[in-house]
Amino acid sequence: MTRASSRRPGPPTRTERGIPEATVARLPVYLRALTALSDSGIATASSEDLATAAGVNSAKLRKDLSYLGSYGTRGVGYDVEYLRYQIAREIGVTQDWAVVIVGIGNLGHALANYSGFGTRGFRIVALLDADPNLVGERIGDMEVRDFAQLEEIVEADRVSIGVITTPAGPAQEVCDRLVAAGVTSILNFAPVVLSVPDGVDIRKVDLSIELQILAYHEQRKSGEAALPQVPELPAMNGMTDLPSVGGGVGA
Amino acid sequence: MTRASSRRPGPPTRTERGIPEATVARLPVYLRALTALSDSGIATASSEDLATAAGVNSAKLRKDLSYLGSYGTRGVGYDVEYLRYQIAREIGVTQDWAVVIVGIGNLGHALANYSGFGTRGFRIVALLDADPNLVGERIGDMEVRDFAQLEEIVEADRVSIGVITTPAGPAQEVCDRLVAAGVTSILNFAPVVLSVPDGVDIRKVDLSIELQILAYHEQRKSGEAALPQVPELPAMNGMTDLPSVGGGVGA
DNA sequence: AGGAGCTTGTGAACGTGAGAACAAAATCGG
DNA sequence: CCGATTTTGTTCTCACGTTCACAAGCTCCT
Ligand SMILES: NC(=O)c1ccc[n+]([C@@H]2O[C@H](COP(=O)([O-])OP(=O)(O)OC[C@H]3O[C@@H](n4cnc5c(N)ncnc54)[C@H](O)[C@@H]3O)[C@@H](O)[C@H]2O)c1
Ligand SMILES: NC(=O)c1ccc[n+]([C@@H]2O[C@H](COP(=O)([O-])OP(=O)(O)OC[C@H]3O[C@@H](n4cnc5c(N)ncnc54)[C@H](O)[C@@H]3O)[C@@H](O)[C@H]2O)c1
Repeated sequence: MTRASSRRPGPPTRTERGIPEATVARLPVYLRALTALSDSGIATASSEDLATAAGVNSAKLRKDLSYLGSYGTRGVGYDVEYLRYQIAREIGVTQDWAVVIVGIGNLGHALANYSGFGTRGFRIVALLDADPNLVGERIGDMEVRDFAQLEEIVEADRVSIGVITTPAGPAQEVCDRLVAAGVTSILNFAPVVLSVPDGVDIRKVDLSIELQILAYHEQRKSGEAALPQVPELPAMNGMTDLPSVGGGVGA
Repeated sequence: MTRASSRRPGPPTRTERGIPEATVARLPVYLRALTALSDSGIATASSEDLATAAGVNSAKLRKDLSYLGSYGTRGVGYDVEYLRYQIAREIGVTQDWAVVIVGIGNLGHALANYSGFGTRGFRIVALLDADPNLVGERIGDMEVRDFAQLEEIVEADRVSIGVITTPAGPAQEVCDRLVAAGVTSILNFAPVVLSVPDGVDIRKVDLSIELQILAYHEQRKSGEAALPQVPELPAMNGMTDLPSVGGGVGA
């Protein structure tokens, strides 16, 4: 995340409305768990119940919730509806956020067809693509529009969140356009590191990275002593007498 | 991650081949950055160059790489090809891992059409779905097969990684089937917390959660003093005289 | 009313991760 | 061959995150 906060080194003054990032990342999980409990007709749940439903331990859950306030009742637990509303309010999804998706290929289509965003605080207001063959295509009740219209859409619909599902190549350029148009939060699916100015938040989703993390642990399981194929050096040349190009990466 | 390791509390004996989880999660990013540098024809890069390309600071990058070994040259930097190979080996993507995708709907189709997995250490060996109308459909050079064939496919192709792109409802059931069939790593896109036995790793990708995290920060930006609409209590009823259902959440 | 029984909220201990800073090693020019 | 320069690998410190453990507070029963 890109988020600088002026925190003086004094005592742990948590009162300044700063919720730890790790907690913020779990609040949506709690919200989902509460919604599920609510749908099951459960009116009250203990921290133990909630923790189980959210896949964390109860001490962590209680500490997380304590940052929001004191919304439980000792000896009883949490009122599901009430807590759900409080978390939704804290996250900021009591109203809908307008979202644009840029790059309506395989992944963009999938996202456009997904019905789950509406119920979770987001409203997709535009599907944008640079390919003239795609512009005009209908997906559900929306139509793919030209990326050139970005600026007017962002302004008209007060869009603050953009999703990038273009190939890696144009992603930075698309990102810059989004930021210039006024978008201040970006969810990036392209496998590149995007750079943005201060004040703009970026999150990435990279499936290859997720799979590679799994592969690492998988290797530890099956390997560890099973596979003797541990190639140490695939010809250690190139370390001596290098042209020493170096410093070729601009920033 | 589900990963228990017997770590005695003695001195920080890092020598036992334990790479910090935070580092493991960044290795794929370094790998990608190195591949990009390599494709640009750059043969050597300093930690500063690499760090910029990977979007981290150079101290962190050097510390991360130091867990793998001493693969750089002081005063020079890192040989791009050599380091790339070492990281790929550490992650375990010098050979391909067989992957099955379960649930070939919107998202499953997008993943099936994605060409990026093959170049990153993964080979999709089967697309599975329970819907008879989908079975037999061709996607690229693959054909959707019946989920009932899971066990034989896992065994025949030595599949250790499964991807779940079914709706939330059947996800736990699908997960159980995958585990029973011998899959020990799962990437889950369904918005539910899956429970798996020890020894099985789970990672999740949840777009709604990502967007909600962005929304939280977005609210802090625009709000902070701008929006005075801070509803405190939406009728605090339901906390007194509760039927006290409690404990309704199974493990 | 008072005590037993639960469950929350939180202080304190512990562990992990991030970043600054620097000594150690390598190259290069003279 | 030596000293200046560069950049790694590592140490140290601080910040952050997790978990334990328990007092405080609530309900219910007698
Ligand atoms: N499809 C997947 O399952 C998958 C998996 C992992 C990562 N990704 C990543 O997600 C991204 C999208 O993948 P995809 O499979 O949908 O790709 P795709 O090629 O199917 O779609 C990309 C779309 O972006 C559009 N586009 C290109 N340049 C543009 C620009 N400058 N402005 C606006 N639109 C532009 C193209 O017209 C195209 O419609 C890629 O970066 C890919 O690496 C995809
Ligand atoms: N599409 C998106 O952009 C998106 C975004 C966020 C999250 N998700 C999540 O990803 C998952 C898939 O989304 P989708 O839009 O592709 O859904 P979808 O309904 O289009 O596809 C789901 C597929 O799973 C299959 N399926 C159902 N039960 C099955 C079973 N027991 N065994 C095997 N296959 C089964 C269905 O036949 C269907 O083809 C959902 O959980 C959704 O919440 C999707």
